[in-house]
Amino acid sequence: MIAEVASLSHEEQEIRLEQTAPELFAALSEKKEKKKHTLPDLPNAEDGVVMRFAPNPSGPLHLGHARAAFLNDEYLKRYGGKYILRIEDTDPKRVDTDAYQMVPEDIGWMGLNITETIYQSDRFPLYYDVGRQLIEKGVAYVCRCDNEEFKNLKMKKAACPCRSQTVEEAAELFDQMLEGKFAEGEISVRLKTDLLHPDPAMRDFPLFRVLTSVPHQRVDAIVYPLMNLSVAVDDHLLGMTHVIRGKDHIANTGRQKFIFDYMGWKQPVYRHYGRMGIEGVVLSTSQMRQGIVAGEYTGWDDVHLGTLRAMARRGIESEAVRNAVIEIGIGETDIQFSWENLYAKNKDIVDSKADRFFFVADPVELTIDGSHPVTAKAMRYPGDETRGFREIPFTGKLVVPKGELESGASLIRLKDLFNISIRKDGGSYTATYAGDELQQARDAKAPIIQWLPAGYGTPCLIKKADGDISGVCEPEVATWKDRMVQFERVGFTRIDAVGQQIVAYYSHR
RNA sequence: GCUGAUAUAGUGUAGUUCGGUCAAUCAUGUUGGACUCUCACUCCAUCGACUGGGGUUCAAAUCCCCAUAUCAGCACCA
Repeated sequence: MIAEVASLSHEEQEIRLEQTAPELFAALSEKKEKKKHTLPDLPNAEDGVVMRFAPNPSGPLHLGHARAAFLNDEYLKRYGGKYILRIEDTDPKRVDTDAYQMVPEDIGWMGLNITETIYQSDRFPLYYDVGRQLIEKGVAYVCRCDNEEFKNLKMKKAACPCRSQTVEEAAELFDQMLEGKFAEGEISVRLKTDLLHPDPAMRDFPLFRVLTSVPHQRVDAIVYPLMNLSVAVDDHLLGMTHVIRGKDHIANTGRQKFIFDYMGWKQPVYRHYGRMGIEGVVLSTSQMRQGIVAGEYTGWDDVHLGTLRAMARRGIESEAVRNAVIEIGIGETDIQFSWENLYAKNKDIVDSKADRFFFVADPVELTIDGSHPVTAKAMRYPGDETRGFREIPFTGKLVVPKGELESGASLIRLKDLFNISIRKDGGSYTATYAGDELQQARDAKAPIIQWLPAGYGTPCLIKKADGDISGVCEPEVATWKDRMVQFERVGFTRIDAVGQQIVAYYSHR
C-alpha cells in the first residue's frame, strides 16, 4: 500500500488525499499558506502584542535603526497591539539635543504606527525604586571597588569585598549615593548574579553609577541607571510582550533575566537579529558628527551618509526601505546590506511617478549644417501619451554631452529630433543634418542621445556620492522640486533645489 | 582567554521545527534576446549556492560529531 502511494506523482497524491481525507488536505494547504509570510510568526502573539522601538537620541536615525523600527512595526501590523517609542536617554554623554527633534522627524518619515512615546529620563524615580527593592531583597550591593580590580576578581570568579555587606549597609550607601556623597567613578550598584556563571558577561553587572561631569538636559540627577536596569524595569512596567533587537543584546537578555527573576516578573519573548554590514556609507553617529564638524560632510543628510534623511534627500522612499529590511528579516546571521536590492525596491515605487527629461553633461555646442528649425515633441513618460509632451524648440544650434562626441560615432540620433553625422576636424566637431528617419539610425546602430538647444537649458548639478555631474537640463525640471525625475540614460534623481541652477540628488539608475 | 550564536548562488531570502514533495524557492544581480526614439520600464531566456570532513539512515540542506570561518558579549554605553 505504501509502495502504491509512493508510485503516484505528487499531484496525484494530493488529489487522492483531498478525496479521501479532506481535513488532512486542508491542514497541508494551510502549511503552504504560511510560506507567504515574509517574517516568521511570533509565539504567544495571537491576542496582540506590545512592542517597542528604543533608540538612543545621539543623532538622526540611520539604516540600522530602520531595520529595528520596521521589523517591530511589521509585527504590530500583523498582530495588532501597542507600539511604544522609548527614548533611551539615560546617558547624558550620549544625548544630543538635536536628536530629540530629529528622531521623531525620522519616525514620521518612516510612517511608524507609534501609539505611545516615553522618555527614560522622565522615569528615574521608578528605576531608583526598583534598585532599592533589589537592595532590600539582598540581591544588589553597593560596590566601591576599583574598576580594574573588580574585573580581575570577576574573571577569577571571585567576589569583591563589598558583596558581603549587609542589606542595611547597602541601603545606607545607596542613599548616600543619591545624596551626592560619592564622586563619579568611585561607586556603583551591582546585581548579585552568579559568580560561577560560565559566561563572564553574566557575573555581577552594574545597575547604577554616579555621573556628575556631564549634566543631563532633561533631568537633574547624580545617580544614573545603566541600561540593563532601566530596560528591564521599563519592559516590565510597559507590559512588553515581545522584543526584537540586535544580537549585540543577547548577553543583555541574559542579564536582564536576573532582574526579572528577582522581581518575580515575566520576561517578554526575545528575538535577536544579526549584525548588518552596510557597504560604502558611514553609519557610526560619532564618526558622522566628526565629519560634519570637520566640513567633510555638508550635514546629517550628506549623500555619503547612511542616515534616513540622507536617503530621503536622494529620493529613496521609506516604503522601499521598509520592503528591503522586511525582506532581510530577523535572521541571526550577519548580513551585508545591498544597495542594489534597495534601489530595485525604490525603482518599483518611483519609476512610474517620475517623468523623463533630457540632461546634457559637459555640454558641447554644435551647429547643425543643413537643418531647419523644428520643435521636438518628447513624451513625458514613454508609452503614455496622457501624461503629455515636452516641446523643445530647435533653431540650428544645440548642445550634446561631450562624452558622446568623444565616443567616435559618425552617425548620431538626436532623440525625438533627427539624425546627424559627425565629422572630427582636429579638436573640433562639425555636424550635418542626416535625415529624420529613425529607422535609418537604427539600421546604422547609431547611438540615440539627449540634447538641448543652445542657450535653452538650465544649469544643473547632479549630486552623487562618487562625484558630482554638472551640465544642463530642461527648464521644466524646475517645476519638479522635491520630486523624482529620470534623466534619460543618467538615472533617477530627486530635484532638491531650483533657481539659477537646479540641484538634483542622484538616487540610482 | 571565557561564554553564546551563525554558516544556502555576487547580494538578500525560502526550505532545517518533524529526514523522503529539494535535480533547492523568490527577489536582486550577470549575460544574451524581444519590445522601445533612454543604458529606464515590461517580457523571454541564461548564469549562479546547501563551508569542509566524518557519522546515523534505504534516504541528509535538514539529525549527530569534529574542523574551519564569521559575529556578538565579557563597559560605571545603549
